[in-house]
Amino acid sequence: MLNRVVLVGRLTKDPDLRYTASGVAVANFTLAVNRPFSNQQGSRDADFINCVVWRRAAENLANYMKKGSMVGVDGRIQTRTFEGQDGKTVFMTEVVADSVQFLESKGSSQGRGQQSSGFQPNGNQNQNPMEQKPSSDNPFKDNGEPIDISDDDLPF
Amino acid sequence: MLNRVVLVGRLTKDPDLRYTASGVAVANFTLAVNRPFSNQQGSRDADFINCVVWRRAAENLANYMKKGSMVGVDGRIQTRTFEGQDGKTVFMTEVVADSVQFLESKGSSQGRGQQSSGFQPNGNQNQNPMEQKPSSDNPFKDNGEPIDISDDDLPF
Amino acid sequence: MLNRVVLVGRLTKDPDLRYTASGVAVANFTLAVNRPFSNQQGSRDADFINCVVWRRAAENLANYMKKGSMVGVDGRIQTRTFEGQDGKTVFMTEVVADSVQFLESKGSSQGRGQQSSGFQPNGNQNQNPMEQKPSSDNPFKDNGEPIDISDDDLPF
Amino acid sequence: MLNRVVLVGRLTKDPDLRYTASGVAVANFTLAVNRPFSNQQGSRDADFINCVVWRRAAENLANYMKKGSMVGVDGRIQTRTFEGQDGKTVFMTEVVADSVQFLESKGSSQGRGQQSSGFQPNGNQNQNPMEQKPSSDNPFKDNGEPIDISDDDLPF
DNA sequence: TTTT
DNA sequence: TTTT
Repeated sequence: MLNRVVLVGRLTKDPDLRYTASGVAVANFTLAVNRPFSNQQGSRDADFINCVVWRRAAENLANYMKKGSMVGVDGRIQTRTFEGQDGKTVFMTEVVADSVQFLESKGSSQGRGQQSSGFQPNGNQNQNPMEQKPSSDNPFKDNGEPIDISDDDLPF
Repeated sequence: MLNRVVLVGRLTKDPDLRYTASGVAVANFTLAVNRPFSNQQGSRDADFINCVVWRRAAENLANYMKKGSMVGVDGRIQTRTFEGQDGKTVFMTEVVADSVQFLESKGSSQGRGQQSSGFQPNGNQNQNPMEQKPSSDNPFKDNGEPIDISDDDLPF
Repeated sequence: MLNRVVLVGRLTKDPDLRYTASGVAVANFTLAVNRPFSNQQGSRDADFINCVVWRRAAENLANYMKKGSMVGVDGRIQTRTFEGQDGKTVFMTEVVADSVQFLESKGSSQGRGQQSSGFQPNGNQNQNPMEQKPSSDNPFKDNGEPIDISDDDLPF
Repeated sequence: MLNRVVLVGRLTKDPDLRYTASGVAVANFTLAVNRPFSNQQGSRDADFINCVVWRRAAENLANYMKKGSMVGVDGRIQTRTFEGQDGKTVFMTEVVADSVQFLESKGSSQGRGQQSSGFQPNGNQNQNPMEQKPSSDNPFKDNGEPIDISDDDLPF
């Protein structure tokens, strides 16, 4: 059964990077994706799509992208259900990104090159110069408080 | 900005066909899309994705597909926000189908052919034999009570 | 049956805009899409994908994008077969773009905004400021010699 | 940079399973994907898309699918160039499948269940009952003559 | 509120 | 015939 999503949009705020109890990085972010044409009233013209990305790609996203940055996402739709603070069941739909493409880093000259942040099937992970600098060098972007996410939620 | 979704899954129940005040058909349905691999516990293994489809494709879906039918969806993610019954703002994410592909009609022999139900850019709409029979011939599948949906929600 | 393609890449040369005998605009272009990871030898690292786009989107592409520009493409794969100059049958695979997204215009400041060029379902076509200037104002980008393309090839 | 393809179509012939010199399985197949609407003349109405799939997914495809079977493909477009038998450079475009979904097996009752054949990120590969039977049990479907494919062509 |  |  197929479940494939491709998005290009801009971050509505800085990515929210956290770590599971066992130390796995996970970043949540929302993408504003402008619709190709606007309403008659010109009122509603973007979709705000919640996304998650795991591990290295999460750290790369948090290190290099911020509010307003344009990214491409290749992933799938995931639905979850959890207890709301009022005790009610909340239904949640989000996109789990397999990879995130950096299309533009707000505030950086465009010439610095496009970066890819995603699933790396082979062990060789140093071919991307932006990945030389380990994410842990930047304590301010990694607001890395442990969170209550079970490792069972890991996509792989 | 790009927003593209492709799904293959099964209807969790019969499609819910309605009409806007101005007579435009709209069908809501949920797709159960099994994940390619199961959890360690074997517990959670499908995503339940809410979808909408408009006009003729909505009527075709309601006429030929039912609970358990397998369909393919080509569309985009749409987010909406509306007032819940408790007065709170509810965030809603759904897939707006540009076209729905009938991959298997539960209860029918598979040999009867695959049908496509979707956007028809040209006026010629009679090439599909299944569309010969107008949906209004079947009052039982069209549970066609008018609903409170603004025509502003029409994708086009 | 489903056939959906999404690409983000850079134009390998200026788009080639032409018109059919009946005056329909069509632009051919090739997208260089870098692969996410490189070969062991570092040798082959991009796919060069032939694309076509029709009508207004063709004119917009030719007017605003050039060699090196980054674009997103939403479309489908099309295969054709024609007579090569040696009389042999040539098999051709290309992507027919339903819409082309301008992600970066080489040589332009990025702040000038992202533009979409694609299928416009409603009649209102003037909402995009970049479309104010009709393409026919620019005789140099429109190398508009009529070509031998049957209108039967039109996607719609 | 993004490169994503989703197809649903039928095999034009049995999959062609081979092995590289180092023993990696690779299956080539062509998908006939019917277009959603037909030409005025009703002439050309399907695209014939060449696909490749590697490793276990290749073996599963060859073991369970044949000419006429309906499959879904999730993958990317790849372009290659090689020497034709006339010494000329041939440009080749094909879809590299990350996963192949079995939507219907021609000749089998539909009730036997949908099968997925694709990338398995975790080591646990025995959850799918159809994978119990190793492909090497069936010497007739595995026409497994070694072929002259460099392992460098492996996607990962 | 979930399908085979 | 290939882009940054």
